[in-house]
Amino acid sequence: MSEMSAEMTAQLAELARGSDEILPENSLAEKLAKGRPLIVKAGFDPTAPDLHIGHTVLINKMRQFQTYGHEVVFLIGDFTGMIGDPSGKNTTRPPLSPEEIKANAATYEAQIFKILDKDKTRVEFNSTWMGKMDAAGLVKLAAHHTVARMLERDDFQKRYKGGQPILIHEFLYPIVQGYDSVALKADVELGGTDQKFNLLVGRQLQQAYGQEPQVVLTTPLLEGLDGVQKMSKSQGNYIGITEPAAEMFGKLMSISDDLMWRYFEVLSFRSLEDIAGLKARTEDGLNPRDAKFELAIEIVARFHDAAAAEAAKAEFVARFQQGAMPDEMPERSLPSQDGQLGIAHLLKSAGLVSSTSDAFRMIKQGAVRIDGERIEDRSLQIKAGTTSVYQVGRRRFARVKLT
RNA sequence: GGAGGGGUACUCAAGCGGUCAACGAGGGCAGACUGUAAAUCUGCUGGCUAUGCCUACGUAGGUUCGAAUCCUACCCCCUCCA
Repeated sequence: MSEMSAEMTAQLAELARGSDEILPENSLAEKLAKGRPLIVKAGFDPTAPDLHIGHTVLINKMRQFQTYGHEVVFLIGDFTGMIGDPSGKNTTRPPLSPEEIKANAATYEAQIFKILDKDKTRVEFNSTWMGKMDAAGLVKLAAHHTVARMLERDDFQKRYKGGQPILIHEFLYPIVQGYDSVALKADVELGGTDQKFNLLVGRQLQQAYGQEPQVVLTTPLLEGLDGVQKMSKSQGNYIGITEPAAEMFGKLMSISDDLMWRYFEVLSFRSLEDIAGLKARTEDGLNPRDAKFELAIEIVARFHDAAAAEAAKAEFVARFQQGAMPDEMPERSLPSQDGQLGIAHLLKSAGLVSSTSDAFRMIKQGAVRIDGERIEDRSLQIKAGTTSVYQVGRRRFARVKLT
């Protein structure tokens, strides 16, 4: 490959954007230079998908390839699912039933096609070829990989040295995943950084089967809302892609300014140039909040729609900039006792606090408002027949009718 | 098989007979500040119609006026030796 066209240089830059590693370094440029659509593969577990935007970094990368005209294969590892990726604690998983796999696949599709072009995405299951392979085939396949090489893998190495058991079948996971690349004749395989080893096995097996090895492109694990920890459900620092628009918008607005640029890099579909321009304008005096608005709008619109995004923004502005109450809030009707109800019990019953003790704490800290009026009396009795908006902190609201 | 070490609240981690609803850190929540934040500062962080009562320190008993702290048994983890 001699001089690259400007167009291809731009494509290369965009594809490399936000990626962790591309292995070998110049291989992607060489593949692109072939001038034909590349087969781009990414594998997913068949377990019930509950994606958060951190997972979409990889899917966004698939989308990029798609927009440049490459063929994207969404591979569901229903066969490998029987093994379970050894990096997890559960080394063996009960095989999912065909119905479960089908249901999970459908859930995946509902979520990923908010990002990928449905018509241009090839969905495959690795049981298609692995299910047909006989024992002899598997032995032959396994003969292409050495134990020493396998033990190079971080977690295997740790477990081996630490005297932890490694079951023979766990070695099959990377091998089968690698063989998927052979079966698909993959040019590129995408995966999280934790998949690096598996992806490299794919290269080796392709060579063993006489194919040109795939390019490996890894995407980083996205930082969560706190900007430090990896985004994960257990950390509670995530944005689920099925969350309500207002929720999503609020969470995006709560990230730090630094993190915002990181999110722009890996979550936005805007061009690098465009983002650089926005950043320059911000440094030039544009309120970072307004840049964050643009990010939030784009992301919310992707998983909902443009109207929902605008509505979420309008509500956000009204609520936080002008201190208004949210338009929509849970409405409850609660029964009184002897014509009244203590404030602590009311807040608890309305689900605004977790216990009456918590209610007292919140009142003491000045976090409780009734129709916007801060209250201080923890033994306040609310009379039956009233309807008011109760608020705990900035985010928790409920309209409660006392009967 | 032998010898030790340990299991404390959301997490880590003190306490080792009363003053322990349990130090400290992290996380979370709230208040102030702000751009909505972030950073910073401050407070809170078992339950109960509540200046008191109840339940909590692996599980079950026991000693004691009184136990997370001592004793017994059991369960579970970890380290060293063979």
